[in-house]
Amino acid sequence: MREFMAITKALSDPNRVRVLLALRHGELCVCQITEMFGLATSTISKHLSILSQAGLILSRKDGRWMYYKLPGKSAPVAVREAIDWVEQSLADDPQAVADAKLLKRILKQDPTELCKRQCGR
Amino acid sequence: MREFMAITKALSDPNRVRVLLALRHGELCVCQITEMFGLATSTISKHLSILSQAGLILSRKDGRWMYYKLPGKSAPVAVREAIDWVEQSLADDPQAVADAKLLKRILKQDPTELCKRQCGR
DNA sequence: TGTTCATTTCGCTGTTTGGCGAAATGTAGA
DNA sequence: TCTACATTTCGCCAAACAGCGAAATGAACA
Repeated sequence: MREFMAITKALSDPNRVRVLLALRHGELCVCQITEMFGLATSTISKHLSILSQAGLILSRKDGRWMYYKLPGKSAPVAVREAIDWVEQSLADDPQAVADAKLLKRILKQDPTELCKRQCGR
Repeated sequence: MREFMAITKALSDPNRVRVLLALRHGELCVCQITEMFGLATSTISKHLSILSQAGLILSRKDGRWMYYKLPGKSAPVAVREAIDWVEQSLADDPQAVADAKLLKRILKQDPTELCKRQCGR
């Protein structure tokens, strides 16, 4: 029950759901996710931490960058089914579609540049 | 997205999840659910309202009593899959098992008696 | 070693939420 | 109509939470 509630609580915030949907398109760096939302880096970091603790995303450190991605088949059943449910329910959601478009533009940019711009904020 | 978030927010409270699991065993009256949790009737009513607005449960009025149940096949896909996910994830959960036991005892009692006892609180 | 820089942690603030009891609603029966 | 009573709505309080900026962490590089 405890694990399960961690998942439902993680899914109860729209921004966290949007992060999950964004990660469908592959691994992302924190600065890329931050760019997507226009929120403070610290806020994004907290969201990622909550998703991570629920097991809904996996993290990987590479130098100074932190990358996040969806867990594959390795994830527990409850997690895998939760992600499937989210993806199926929101595949054609306007917000998700808009986010995908925005993400495409962000992926064309150099992550280093993104980080620098964010520091200015 | 709006609908979907209503579902995830409804699922983000453990007591509401327990209500869903309890309703697996069939339609229940408000006083029966209240008895299960030992919370104030007004609190239970609010929880039921949230579940209902998310489409996760259906209500039926019969005289002064209000009955709640899980939606059947009639429910939207997102709702049906959410309920399936909850049930599959928590079928063997200790809390759910304990609740089922408790519910069995409650169902043996006359609902009218339950209501009367609750008024005294 | 010291600096730079991506990310996380901390402390704070305004908002949301779960809980309660009291009042309101609406139905059944006297 | 008047009363009884199951449920909902309202107003309140304490705890939880999303957001921010500042400070801390820790990896790369001068």
